[in-house]
Amino acid sequence: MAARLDEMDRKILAALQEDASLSLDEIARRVSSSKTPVWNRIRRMKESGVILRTTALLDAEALGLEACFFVLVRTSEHDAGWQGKFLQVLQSRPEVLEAHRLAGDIDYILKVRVKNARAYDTFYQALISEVRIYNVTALLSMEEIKSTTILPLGLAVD
Amino acid sequence: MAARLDEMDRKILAALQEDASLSLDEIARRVSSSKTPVWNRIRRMKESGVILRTTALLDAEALGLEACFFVLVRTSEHDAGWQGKFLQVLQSRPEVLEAHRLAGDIDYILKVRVKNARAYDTFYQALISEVRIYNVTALLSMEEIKSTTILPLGLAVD
DNA sequence: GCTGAAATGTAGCGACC
DNA sequence: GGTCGCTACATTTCAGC
Repeated sequence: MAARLDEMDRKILAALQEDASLSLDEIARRVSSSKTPVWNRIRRMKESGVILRTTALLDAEALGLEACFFVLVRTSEHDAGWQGKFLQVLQSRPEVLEAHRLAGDIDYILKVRVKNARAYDTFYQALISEVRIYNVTALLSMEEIKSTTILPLGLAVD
Repeated sequence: MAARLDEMDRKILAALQEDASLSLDEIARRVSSSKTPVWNRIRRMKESGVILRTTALLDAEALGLEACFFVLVRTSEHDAGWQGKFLQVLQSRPEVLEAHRLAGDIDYILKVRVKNARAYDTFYQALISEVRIYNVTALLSMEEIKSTTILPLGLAVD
């Protein structure tokens, strides 16, 4: 699964994580190479799925999405049908930004971005009406003290 | 704080969240406008901080970062000095992708991306040696069932 | 605020080493 | 694997509406 990347690939990825709008010439300059090799490496990494997509990151507060909750979910049902339904509900709800299935006594964690606490309650009511859940704990974020999509490439070396 | 955005601004943001490499012409076509107004709106939204930056999203698994933990932190110390030191440690550690200060009996939640469980333990040992922590619970992700940076603009409407 | 167009920059690809 | 250069397209600016 893990792609074979050399030092130059990692430098290119680091640059693109920082600013995906950099020109090929500028990236080439930073990694001490030239346009064509950089272009070929980027194309290869897109094709192999290392680079998923390029996106604009927005300020949630500026958009009026001022509440962020981490939701700890316990369920008593673990069959495939329930899981499929749960997954479908999560996918269909744009306020669910992340969902992970966990090891241990908590089954799932969700990250949910909404306008305010009232909007979270609306989401919560919809969730528990659509799928059977044993126990839910919501953790309300007071302050996002760090938030990055930049993966630590330096720690990924084999 | 919340910026005033009209329907066209939101459509432009939706397009850029989906694919920040779209050309102005293509975005203009999608929002039924033309190049210059779209360009002016994007510039304005960058300047006002609604658009933070554009980035390449990478596949953590493909990079060999195969373990993801959510870390629930309780502390007994709540003075400014401790908080500053804790913040500084989080900022300096690239494996910490997110950190939130919470309401309730859990004080902080962290999202940590590392190569494997062993690498998490190294991080954990470093963390508790650098800053005094009362209680830590690590939730290990078995499966990322949803992950998006796309904010729900439709839910942000006033 | 929009349109259309000019000028400058960049991406994408081919020929070649 | 790399350099160089060409062409088509994109960005950015600006005059006129």
